Amino acid sequence: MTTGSQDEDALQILQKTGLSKTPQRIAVLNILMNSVVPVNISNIRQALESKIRIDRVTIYRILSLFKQHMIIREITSTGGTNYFELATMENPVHPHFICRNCEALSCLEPLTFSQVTQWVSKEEDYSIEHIEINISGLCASCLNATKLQKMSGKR
Amino acid sequence: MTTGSQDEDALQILQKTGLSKTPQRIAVLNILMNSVVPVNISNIRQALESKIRIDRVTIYRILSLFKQHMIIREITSTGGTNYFELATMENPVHPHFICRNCEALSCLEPLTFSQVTQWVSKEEDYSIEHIEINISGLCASCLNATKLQKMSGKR
DNA sequence: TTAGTTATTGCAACTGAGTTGCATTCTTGG
DNA sequence: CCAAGAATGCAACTCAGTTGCAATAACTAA
Repeated sequence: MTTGSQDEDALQILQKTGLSKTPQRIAVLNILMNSVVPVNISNIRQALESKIRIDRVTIYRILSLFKQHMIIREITSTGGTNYFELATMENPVHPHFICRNCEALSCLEPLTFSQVTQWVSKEEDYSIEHIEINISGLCASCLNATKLQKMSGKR
Repeated sequence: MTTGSQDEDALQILQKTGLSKTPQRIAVLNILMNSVVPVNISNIRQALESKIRIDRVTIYRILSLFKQHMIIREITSTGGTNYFELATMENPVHPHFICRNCEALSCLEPLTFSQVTQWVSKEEDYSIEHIEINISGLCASCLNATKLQKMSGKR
């Protein structure tokens, strides 16, 4: 599989944003573009360690830069590590589900405008820049595992 | 000011939950009960360092225990540190506002049942145990500070 | 195309959050 | 009051994230 067309997209985003096109930025951007679920730093490091020489500090700096320029969104997580996802028009703000058992993170249906404005309350004395909704519980597979354990009498 | 009546409340909560009543737990619980905004570990450490001998590991363990027993709720934050607040009936689940400038955390109006159920989507293949809504932007005072700077020509 | 300026990266070192194992101390129930 | 079990303190560790600085790479203009 060739990475040519992917790089094209990444280059275009960097171009449009006015950021210099370094191999490290292209590599990180490609990971974000190819992942269907949000990724954290260690995901990125693992994915890149065989592909490109990149320091973890550089990854932090790139992600911070991308966030500043609204290329990505950061998803807060209780586990200590934060996750990142592409912030394009095709990928609007949406709630996330985090399984308390397996820690898996998944995306839920996006918010409609009317739903969002419900939280944007009457008070205008502060500015709202981002809304994050994190739902936690047991994911489908962990829920099934629990049920199976109960049926077989284990705990 | 006496702490007698506060301790009574704390003792009652521990009693009701079936947890042993150690001075450390009472002290941590008192802080959570007396704070109008959620507190993080360093807030708790600072508040306690002159009052009681308590190790930071103990604070982590107590908070983890309280969370398990639904005495408190954890609020995720981008800053690395998580915050905690009392989870009583008088203090239902509510969104939080975090200022991106001064990092101040404040509580917003609680959610109504109908609002909550909007996020609890149709799919029943996973269990929802907690919903967290974090809104970020500029708080009232940081917003005003920005405006004043603009008026005076500073940046 | 190249040379020089500026931006970016890598490296080392650090802070602070959170966790674990184990010995000691305290709570609780009898 | 005493024993058994639970909770705490301490040391040591892992991992996230940050900062300063030197080396390197990307962009600009000729």
